[in-house]
Amino acid sequence: MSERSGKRSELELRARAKVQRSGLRDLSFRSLADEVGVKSSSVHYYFPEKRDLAATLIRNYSNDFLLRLARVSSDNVSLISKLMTFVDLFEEAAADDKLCLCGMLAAELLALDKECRSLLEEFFKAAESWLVDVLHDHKSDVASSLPSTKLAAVMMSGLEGALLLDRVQGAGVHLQAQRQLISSLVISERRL
Amino acid sequence: MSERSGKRSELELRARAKVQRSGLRDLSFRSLADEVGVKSSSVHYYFPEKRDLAATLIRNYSNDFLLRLARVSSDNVSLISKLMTFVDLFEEAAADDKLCLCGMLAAELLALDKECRSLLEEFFKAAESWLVDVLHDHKSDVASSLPSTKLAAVMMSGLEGALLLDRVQGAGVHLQAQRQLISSLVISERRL
DNA sequence: GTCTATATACAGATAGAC
DNA sequence: GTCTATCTGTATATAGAC
Repeated sequence: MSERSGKRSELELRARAKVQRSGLRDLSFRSLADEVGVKSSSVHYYFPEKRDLAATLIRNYSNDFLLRLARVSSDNVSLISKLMTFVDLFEEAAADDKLCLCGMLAAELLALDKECRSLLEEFFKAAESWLVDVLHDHKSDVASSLPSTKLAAVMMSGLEGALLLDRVQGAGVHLQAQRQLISSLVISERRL
Repeated sequence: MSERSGKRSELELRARAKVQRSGLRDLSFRSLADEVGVKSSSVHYYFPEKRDLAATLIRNYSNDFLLRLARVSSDNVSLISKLMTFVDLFEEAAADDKLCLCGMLAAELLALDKECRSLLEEFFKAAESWLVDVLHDHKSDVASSLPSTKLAAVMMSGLEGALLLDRVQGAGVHLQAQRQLISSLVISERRL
């Protein structure tokens, strides 16, 4: 996403997918190198230490995620449509048997250095800010009495948790339930 | 919890805490043994392979969790009170900088064997069933139009996700937001 | 039951040839 | 940039003495 070609970006792409599926601890320089067809020392050439790789992954994921949100925030579409675009980002991960990269790393928080923790914090803050802004821009379409910041927190927690639980139980029921909850928090479209 | 004394239960207690904080992959027989003051081979005496330890941890956690729920389900208290007891179980983990054991292991799902995956599935199914039953028993106090199964899924996802995000951002804002959401889904207490 | 000792595998990381 | 080779640490797991 962030870069279009080269070994480096291929490494980042594969590493991202592996972390979203099984976590950072389960990602080794060796296994990553094997997937890309190089040796582990070549991976160290691009990412001297594992923390360098981790920080890069979070930065790229965060950029891609927020960029896709930014594309729709100024669109002339309904509130529910914008919120469902937000859910779609999680649905994509679920369809690929992945978690949100930052959700996965949040579970591994104690193994991360200070920089990675800050990057995670910024990701969640930015994602929730997007939600708050969208809710504010469509204030009259919000059916809930909860303040926007609380609604944003509820949606973010709910979606991260839904990815976690749907991997265990399959069938996508938790993500679907989150969609229904969000719909119920928004004034339904006026028809005809 | 499940057993009161002996090396075995001390190992289980320490192992549970470690997994809730940093996951199963980060738990080694050596580090666990060190904490309890024995050698790793002694841990193998009780739990021949790591999967045996993992399965035991899930079973014990699940039993303790569901037992505490069972204690309040027949109490003559309000719906919101029962639901807040449910949230309290997550709050305890958060206060100790832990995740729900099963939430943590859900993130590590791909590293678990079939038995552990089944046990996780049963835990989430049972916890949501408790919620469904409680909602059904207080049907007239439910303010949401969503069916009980969806509400249960929403609460479970939301709480698991809130633990994840509050560890990153501190301050317990996500768990607090979940409490407010749940309150808003229930008919408020009649006062006076 | 708990220990010492060890087998085997794999982790992150680095040095230096090409 | 990519490789071979290697260092060092740690993981799971087992054998066998006490």
